[in-house]
Amino acid sequence: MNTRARARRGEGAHLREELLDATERLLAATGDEEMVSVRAIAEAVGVSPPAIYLHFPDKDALIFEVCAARFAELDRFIEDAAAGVRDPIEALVVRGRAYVRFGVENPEQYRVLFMRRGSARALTPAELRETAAFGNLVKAVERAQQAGRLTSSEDGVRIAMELWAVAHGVTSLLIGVHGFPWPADFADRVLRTYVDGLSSRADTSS
Amino acid sequence: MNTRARARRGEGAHLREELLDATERLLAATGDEEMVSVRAIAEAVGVSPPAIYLHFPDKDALIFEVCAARFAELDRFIEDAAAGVRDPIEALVVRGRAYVRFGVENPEQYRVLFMRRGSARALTPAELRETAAFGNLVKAVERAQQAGRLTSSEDGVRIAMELWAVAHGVTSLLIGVHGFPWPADFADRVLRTYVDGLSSRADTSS
DNA sequence: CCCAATGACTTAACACCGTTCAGTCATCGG
DNA sequence: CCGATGACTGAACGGTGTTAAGTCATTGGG
Repeated sequence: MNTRARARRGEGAHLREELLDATERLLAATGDEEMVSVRAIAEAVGVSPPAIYLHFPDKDALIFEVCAARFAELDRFIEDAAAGVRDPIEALVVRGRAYVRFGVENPEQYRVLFMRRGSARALTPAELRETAAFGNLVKAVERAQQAGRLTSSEDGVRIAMELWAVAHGVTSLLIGVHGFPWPADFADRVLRTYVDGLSSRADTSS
Repeated sequence: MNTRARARRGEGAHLREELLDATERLLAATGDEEMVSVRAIAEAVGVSPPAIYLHFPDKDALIFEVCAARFAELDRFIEDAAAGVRDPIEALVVRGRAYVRFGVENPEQYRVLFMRRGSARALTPAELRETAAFGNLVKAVERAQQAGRLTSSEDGVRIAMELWAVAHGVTSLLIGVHGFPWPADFADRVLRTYVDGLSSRADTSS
């Protein structure tokens, strides 16, 4: 039944890659973390279930690594979207919109990364802040501050956290609450309204 | 081992109540839906596992009913918080803050209601819109509109959805991403900034 | 050149899970 | 008093993640 040929002596890492690939495929196909069982992954690769434990400490680590890989793509996706936007305020909206879109298009990965129980493996604060995606958001906020479009008296990181929370709120609802009559421009509206609010903070301080 | 005395002929519904109580207790104690197993619930009540299926179609229905009951309390909690607030804009912020606090204090129930996979049983749009909590939010928005503090040209329901998304974003991150240095006034900041943004929409239309 | 060591994996099993089916047993209406 | 029925139990099914022990080919060293 097992189609796969056993790897050579130094090449055990091959299986590791195949496991990651198969898991990603199954996760995308089922859209449900719990349906991607260890046995299903093993069968997809053509290997016995315990073989997985030679390369990952547990199922969580495997799933998480797959989703974290997607997260790295998120940064590129956002940067590409914001690349041509000159206005620094508009750029914040565009970034948010890209974030939401990415989350909606990779719902299960998004769920694993940001909607899980805290006890499970999750992105640590350190990982998150050193993440390109978050770091670039902070930079984008600071550009808007330097352009005088946002208050400079506030921490750019804090404002970035707020923008994250808003974009996450939209993403999370779109993913989690199906069938609700969300307008097509929902994300856009919410993000724009929020940066409006941020701008009016700037007005009062200047 | 089973301590419970079998119910009398017409009184099978007693067990139903006990099951709901035990499930709520276990959910609060463990803070993890998946750790509250059918067998654990049954043992807590002093009954065999299959007895549960005489009163609920499946485990999901039992868990969901417990969480939905909490959701009903949410409305009262929010109304109490907003009761004494005269300013209709401030009232929106206060409502949002109460929402976030309630979610953070009942994280697992919140997760079940709003952070689950769509395929699982969830609040339907109809249920949600007929919910007291959402209906009262819409009314609060409309009061602000009638007071001329928000645009009247927009649908109150849409604005309510936006406020919900913002409050949900904060709640969801506070619940899901532990250890991140969220400021103490995070919810307050975000909510206030958002209603600021909504107000400035009103300015441009007037 | 052969053999012991080791890396890569398998087989079997454990303890749990949600759920179903067939049975038991006390109570109640006639 | 007895058959029906409501309330529940015991045993089992197919699934889950995970572990312990065993197999087997390859490979570096004597």
